[in-house]
Amino acid sequence: MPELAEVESLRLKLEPQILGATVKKVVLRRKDLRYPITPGLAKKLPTQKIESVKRRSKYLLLNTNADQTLVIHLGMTGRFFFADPKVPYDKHDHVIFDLKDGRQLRFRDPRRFGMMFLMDAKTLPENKFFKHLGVEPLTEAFHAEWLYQKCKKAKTPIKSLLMNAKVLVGVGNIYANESLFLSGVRPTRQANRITRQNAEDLCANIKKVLSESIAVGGTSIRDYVGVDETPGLYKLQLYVYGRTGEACQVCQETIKHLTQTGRSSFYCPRCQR
DNA sequence: CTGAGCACCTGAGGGC
DNA sequence: TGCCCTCAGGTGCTCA
Repeated sequence: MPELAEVESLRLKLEPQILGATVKKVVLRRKDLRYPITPGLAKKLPTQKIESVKRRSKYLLLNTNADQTLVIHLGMTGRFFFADPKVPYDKHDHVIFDLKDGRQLRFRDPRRFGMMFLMDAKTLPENKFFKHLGVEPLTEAFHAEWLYQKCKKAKTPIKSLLMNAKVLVGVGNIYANESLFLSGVRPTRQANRITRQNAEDLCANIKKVLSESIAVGGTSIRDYVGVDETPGLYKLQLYVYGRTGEACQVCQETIKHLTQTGRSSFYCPRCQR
């Protein structure tokens, strides 16, 4: 579920808690999530010390003093949290990390669309999941003119382009819908019909929506909660996502819903053209 | 190469 | 209660 804002919120909360921690023991209660968990992970990781907690796209990257990177993707329902070791495992607690100081981190993922790999840090850029990743939206590399040029070349609907990780990473269904609303652009508009002004608005609003969401811990709908079990509060700021049939907060027109490439799109027919 | 659709998996919620 | 259907913060793969 986690889009960039949720993974970044997790990273921000996790970093101060596990930086410098040493892994004592790893229990794999399943050997696969969406893909097999790296064989040997449970054997290799113990005694390694976590030296950095980073993020690329929607992947969380834990680097260790043995130059390994533990790559974690939360998929749709993945969660990472500290638990009292005495509390019995949930049936979806798939990976358990015991730290040397006695704390226990658990990875829970009911749908198992998540991923977990352990690899040599230097092999990450050429890894098949990372090789084709596009630009990070919260960097200077993502700017209006760049987006405009990408749009000019694409025939796909603008929403699909914004959610295409080969172009731009981190923007999922919630933030794509929200930034399109704030920019007054319908999700169905062909990317090559985007104006320079639209590209400017979209670029600014994507940055705005993501950073504002990170500031309040992400968006909690259904089961998502942060490491400390507190829900992300960005749900309170959603204009269109999940609001089919409600009145637009700007113009009172009824919010409409449609399906694009298998995903729900929400928009205001008056505000978005 | 590009774009659309499917597959992977479980659980929640609505209608009957 | 139960069954059956639809839907869900993602993304790699296959096919046209």
